[in-house]
Amino acid sequence: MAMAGAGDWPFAADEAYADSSAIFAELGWANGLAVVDAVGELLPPLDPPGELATPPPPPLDLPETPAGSSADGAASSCSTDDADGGKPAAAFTEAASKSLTPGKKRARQPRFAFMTKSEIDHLEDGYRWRKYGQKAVKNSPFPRSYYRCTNSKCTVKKRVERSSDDPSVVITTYEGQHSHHTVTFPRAAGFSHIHAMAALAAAPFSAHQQLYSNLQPPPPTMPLAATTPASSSSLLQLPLHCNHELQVVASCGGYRSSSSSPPASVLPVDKGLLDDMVPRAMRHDG
DNA sequence: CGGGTTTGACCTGCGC
DNA sequence: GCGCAGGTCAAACCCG
Repeated sequence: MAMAGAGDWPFAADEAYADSSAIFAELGWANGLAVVDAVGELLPPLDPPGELATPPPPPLDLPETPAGSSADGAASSCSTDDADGGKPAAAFTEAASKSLTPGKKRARQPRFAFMTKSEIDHLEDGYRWRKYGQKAVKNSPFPRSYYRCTNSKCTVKKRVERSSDDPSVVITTYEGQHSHHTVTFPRAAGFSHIHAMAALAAAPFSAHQQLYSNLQPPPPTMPLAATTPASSSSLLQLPLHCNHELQVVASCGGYRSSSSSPPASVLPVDKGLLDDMVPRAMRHDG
């Protein structure tokens, strides 16, 4: 299918998007991605740990993002077109270009998806979102919710749905890059990683890639106390889909926001990124 | 009253 | 050409 140049990634991004749960199940759960419960315990066995450490290097020759996201000058990096010239991607790809004035195709934004074991669907991530739609998803008893960043200048969107395979897993997909800083800063450690993911979602690909290469098993303990009913927001593992090229699997091991320092394997990743997205105060890294 | 959510309608592309 | 499915719009509604 399209993904010719996507390295060894076993699936096409568009496919993944069309039925993320299935893909996650097939690719994620079964293919080496870590899932950690609320205490940082590795749930399902992974493939050789090396998998995470040496993911297929996404070929990154990302053409600049055309218009579309004027606000995110941050140069989103995904290719915006089915360069493959092959079939026009499924739901996910084309969907992004829908609802547009005829003749115009919306520039697709980088996408960043991750799974979180949580009881609540909409996890706090430091940004404010406004729900603009909800749709039933085929082959899934759970609806998919659509959110948009409330910042008028920000075009970031977010999709939230539960995995049909594992209802306790929430699949969150960010699209685009925030053109502003967070408006709220979650205080609970449990949100740290979510926030970090949100930040990652807004990061240039290089950051993703770096994170990717820094992946390591999550820390032994992961106090994910949440300030909301989300009693068990746990860690994620994430196949990452950015259109049909950018794919990153990131395991952002939640780390203690107090006392102990975050795992070196996680933080260094985004010194710069987090520096930009997350206030030092909440990073406890210095 | 302003901001956010809900929900049905509508649009668009794809597969048959 | 038709039906299906995903994504978005927008009016109505809710809540602080």
